[in-house]
Amino acid sequence: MMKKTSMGRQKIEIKRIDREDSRQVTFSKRRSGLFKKASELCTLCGAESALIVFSPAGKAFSFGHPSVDSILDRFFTQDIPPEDSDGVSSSLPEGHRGGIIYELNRQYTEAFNKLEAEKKRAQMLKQISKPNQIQSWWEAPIENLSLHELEQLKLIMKELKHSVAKRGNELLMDSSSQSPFLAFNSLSMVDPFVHGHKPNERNTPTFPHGHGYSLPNWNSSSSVAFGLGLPTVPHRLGLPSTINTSNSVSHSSGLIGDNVSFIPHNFGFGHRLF
DNA sequence: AAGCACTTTCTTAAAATAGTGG
DNA sequence: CCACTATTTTAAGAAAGTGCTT
Repeated sequence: MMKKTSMGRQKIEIKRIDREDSRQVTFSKRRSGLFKKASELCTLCGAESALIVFSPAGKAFSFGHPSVDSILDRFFTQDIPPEDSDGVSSSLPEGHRGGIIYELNRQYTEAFNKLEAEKKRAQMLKQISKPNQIQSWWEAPIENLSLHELEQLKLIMKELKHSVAKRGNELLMDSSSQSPFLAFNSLSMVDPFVHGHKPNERNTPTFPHGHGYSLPNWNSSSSVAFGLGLPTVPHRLGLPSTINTSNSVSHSSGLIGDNVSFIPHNFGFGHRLF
């Protein structure tokens, strides 16, 4: 096998990397290095730390020891002194101001999620109200059919007529014992031909995969920086109330090489306003 | 299938860190 | 605390791989 040749590690200027692919690779490597260092700091000094990093593409990664949640809680939920008239005290220490910012973020997230849900709903309604693209079979033009095909169609229609009449009678007999009005209603409402409903069509709604808190097979040597993948509870930062597949968050807590746990959740909306 | 975002592997030199002495 | 050295770790560059989305 050919040996790879490399110039080895070269000194680079600390500025934004021009090449996009190099930038991506550097991000991946440096992020893992950063998380590793944070983990070492925790181990060596007994410190608690949390790191949240957004990739150039907007994907979020986090590290926290003992957990991102506990660190954020500790940082944000300190005693908040009375606010100034404008709502935000300029003399607030960082942690307290962070608490207000956190609350604003939460409200923003909530509003954003509502907006997204409404957008999805609107799209769905539009889809439903769209006139049927596919013509009902009996409305299809018969001009192009051959004599043989026309004879077959006639036969099918005869049989269909017979079955419809038979089923109609059955339903009428059934329901007339309860209520004659109900019988009429059910017959006209459940007509499958009216809506072009296929009998084998699934009625259950389908969702785009990847939302929610699914825990895919998490391979320790793949995707996220460090090994030992033990799933944990997803942290609050990304909790969406709506489906969103455009963003994802990878979350790790614990110590690298020690008791690391990851959550490669695909739930979206890890953004923060500030 | 193609494209994209991201990860991993390999080689190697730069950089960080630990240890020691003044 | 600083300087020096030895050792270890990190990360650039190149290329290939993985997994997800469109």
